[in-house]
Amino acid sequence: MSSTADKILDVAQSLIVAGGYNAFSYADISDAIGIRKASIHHHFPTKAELVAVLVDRYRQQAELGLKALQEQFASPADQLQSYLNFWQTCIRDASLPFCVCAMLAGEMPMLPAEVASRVQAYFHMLARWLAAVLQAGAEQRLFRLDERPEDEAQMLMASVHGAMLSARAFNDPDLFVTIVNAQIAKLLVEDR
Amino acid sequence: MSSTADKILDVAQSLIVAGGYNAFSYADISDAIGIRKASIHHHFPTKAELVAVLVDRYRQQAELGLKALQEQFASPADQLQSYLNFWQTCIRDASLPFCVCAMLAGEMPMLPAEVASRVQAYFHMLARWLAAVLQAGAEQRLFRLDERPEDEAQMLMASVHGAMLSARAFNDPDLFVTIVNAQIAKLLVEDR
DNA sequence: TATGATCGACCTACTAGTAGGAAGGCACAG
DNA sequence: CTGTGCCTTCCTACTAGTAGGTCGATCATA
Repeated sequence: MSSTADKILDVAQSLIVAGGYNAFSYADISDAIGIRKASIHHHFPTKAELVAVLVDRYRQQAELGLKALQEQFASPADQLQSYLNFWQTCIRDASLPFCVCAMLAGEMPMLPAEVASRVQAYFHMLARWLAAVLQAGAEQRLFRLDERPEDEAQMLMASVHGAMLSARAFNDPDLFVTIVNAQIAKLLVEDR
Repeated sequence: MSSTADKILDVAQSLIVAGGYNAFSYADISDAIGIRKASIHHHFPTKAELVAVLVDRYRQQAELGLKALQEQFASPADQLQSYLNFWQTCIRDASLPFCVCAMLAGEMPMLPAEVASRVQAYFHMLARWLAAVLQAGAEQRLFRLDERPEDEAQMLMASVHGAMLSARAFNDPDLFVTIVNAQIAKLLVEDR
């Protein structure tokens, strides 16, 4: 039993994931959930505001999910792997075949300011989380880091987002798995 | 002295790089080069056709540039580094701050078929080139590959495109350099 | 005199956003 | 218990502007 506002955000999110900020309209949402355009404007006066709220929600959900991962798994290696498993599952079953913020990051130069700043906030949050996990893993001798944890985190994040792009370009969900698994293999100490 | 058609493609390319397929219109091009909308339709009847030609041109230019790199530098390590230097320069001076096809790859599900297939062709071409360079480098003991050359090529390509995304998200061109340099460092044998 | 390039004028469909009102729920005064 | 007023939600109907695209005329040049 989700509210109308939530339904609007859900549909908008799947449309953004499919084609970005400029690839959806209020009419699209209207058609998808059987509500008039004007009603959407009642909940979200402008498109920029709608997407800003959407990205905020997305970041909060991600933050909660990542924190839950840290509590569920003791080992940083398992925490990292289950983060990647999440995306592998999403991409394979096409439920959320792309990161909303990765999508929007490409459009940064043309995004409304209130959206762009929130996309940046997501990237900061994810980079922080990855760096913390990598650092903890390095201290436990689970990972061998060639660079500072923050830089290794940036590399990993770039790999994940780049792999999403490649999976789309080649229309091959398994390619995402291949790329990110090979990437973490380079971090694990038992290798080499 | 470039033809009108070339000027149209140049402007369209910079607009796509800024915001993707849906973020530019014939009117934008019209304003930018001082020609009427109808005249653009004379050269490129439809938007899909315009972008298809644009991506073809982009791939051909890239193919030529990469081949030139292989002739200019004997060492695969230098070939690879100068490919990355190209993007580092582009991103730092903001001349071509994003790969056209990486941009379009994100929009694949909503792209006209004739555009999508050409984006895929670019990805295939680049993956082939990178795999060849990596394999040659491995045979000369310049690189140590943990995976098959094709898979290492995919990882590298994902890193490059993901790093572009991150540089945009953080509004920090240097981040691109940090990520891709750290990534090739993992390939070079003198490390570790 | 044919050809390619450009143009103004136009078209239909769609864009984000607005105005104003109808229906329902809820609180409170009588 | 009823009436009144308010608030939220959703609606129809509308706006100005933009989207991609068409048509026929004009103009230069070969």
